[in-house]
Amino acid sequence: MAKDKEFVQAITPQGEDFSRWYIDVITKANLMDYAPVRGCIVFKPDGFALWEAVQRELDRRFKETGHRNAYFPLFIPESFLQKEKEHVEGFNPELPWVTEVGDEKLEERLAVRPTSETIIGHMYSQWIQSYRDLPLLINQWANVVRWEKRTLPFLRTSEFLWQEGHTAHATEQEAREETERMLAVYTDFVENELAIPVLQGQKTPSEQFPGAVATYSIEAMMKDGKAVQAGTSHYLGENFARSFDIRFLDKDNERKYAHTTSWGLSTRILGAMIMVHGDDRGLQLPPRIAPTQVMIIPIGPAKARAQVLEAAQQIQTTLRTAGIRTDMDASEDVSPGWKFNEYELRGIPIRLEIGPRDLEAGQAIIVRRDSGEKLPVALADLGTRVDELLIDIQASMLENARAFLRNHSRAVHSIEQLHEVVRTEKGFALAGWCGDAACEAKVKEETGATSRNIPFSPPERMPTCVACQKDAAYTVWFGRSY
RNA sequence: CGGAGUUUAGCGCAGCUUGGUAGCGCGCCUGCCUUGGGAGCAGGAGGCCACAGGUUCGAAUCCUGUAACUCCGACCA
Repeated sequence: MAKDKEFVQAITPQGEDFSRWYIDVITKANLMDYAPVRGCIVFKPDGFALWEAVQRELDRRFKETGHRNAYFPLFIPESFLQKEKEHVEGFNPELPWVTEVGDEKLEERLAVRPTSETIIGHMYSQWIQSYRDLPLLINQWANVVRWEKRTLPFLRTSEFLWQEGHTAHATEQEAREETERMLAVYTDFVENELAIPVLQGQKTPSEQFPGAVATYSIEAMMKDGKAVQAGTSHYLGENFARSFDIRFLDKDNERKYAHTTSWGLSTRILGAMIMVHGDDRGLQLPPRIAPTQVMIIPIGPAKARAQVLEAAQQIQTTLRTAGIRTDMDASEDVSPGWKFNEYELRGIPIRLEIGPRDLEAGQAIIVRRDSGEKLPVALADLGTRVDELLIDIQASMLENARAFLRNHSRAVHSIEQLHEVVRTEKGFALAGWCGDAACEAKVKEETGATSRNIPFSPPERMPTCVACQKDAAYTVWFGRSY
């Protein structure tokens, strides 16, 4: 027990200092390292494996909904950004510029892309002539740069990885349907793969994407009660089509502007996953996304080792054949206890222990990362039992996160109550809003909370504006955010 | 970008007040031993003290500047 305590000291407990906990976990679990450039991180193999898993699952969903991948340049001519006024104003403060090459100044400086609407819009204008060219459904996996003032590994880095979908449609209705479809894809992915429950809704005008007609988001709650915008989907109307001249000849022989959308999900989702599921022992990976789902740890004195190892090998083969991502740590230079703690820290959903005692009993010990529960399982049943357990762990992680979100969300009627919710109870507040940006600003100034989104289906309708007490036009989630 | 703090071995830290040849724990390497919740013993390797200037006979230590990181604000995914 004393040693157990020592381990816990290695990670700052969440209750003591959540930020320290987060940094401790991501560094000790070997997910990332700081790079020598401000706000930039290195994704170490264990961290990048998580992003690869995200890519795999999301990419599959994009393809299933008819999208194809392409790749556009990293550099964007300044004149392109200037074409959409709100867009350039929104991103200008955080753009890095390439101004010279070797000793020569460039004729036109190039922005390192913060997002690709402009350059993709330019290309689309050349690719789209007829209604037959629509819809154009393209996604790209890319890195983008936004020189943020304040950075935090995964959640906000100067350079980050993401996917950005860019589509063009013949009609407003089709484009709006696409916007909603992709928000639903994100919701499905985040809830069912990452076990993170989200609140779907529309962003208020002050929080919307620069240049968009409407921005939708899914918002998740971290264990410190703060919000992370886990994915966004924008209906861009004809704004970018007009700026970049994306026009097509319709069936009725009239030239029309296309309606475009864009949607993105970034590596910040990894930070969210860590902050939603992690605990004082470290990471906790949802089984569906975990690169390793089961870690086998053979245990035993030298005289039994050969036998134990053989059994462990067999188990690994059995599980792998059953499609379960299984690894084994048979190293002899660290103690079993060390391994137990290590793989808990790394968040592997299931640990499987096998030693001489189990061999005699014809079983193995399975330990759940989420509950710590230890279950003996007969060797013959391993494949099916582990499979069931992984499903159960996934479900229970989502359910726990849902309960947390529910228990930390409350309807409020005044700014004071709202302040109370975000300050002491730590969570989200559901409140009425008249629609006036001044009221939104007032909430932010007095409580530090911003509007998260206007939920599609709020748990209840709030009748009056939280700030001015006039009739509410909207019911809005408020919260402090990352 | 404003406020506060930090930067000394791979990691966590002491040393700085009062300048004088760099220290602890963990980790690492070798050997022995050990395996059911971070084992033990013995021997060993490893640091231009973040970087750049300055003061001084002499700087990890004093002064100036720069950078990165952490926290708190304003800005954002």
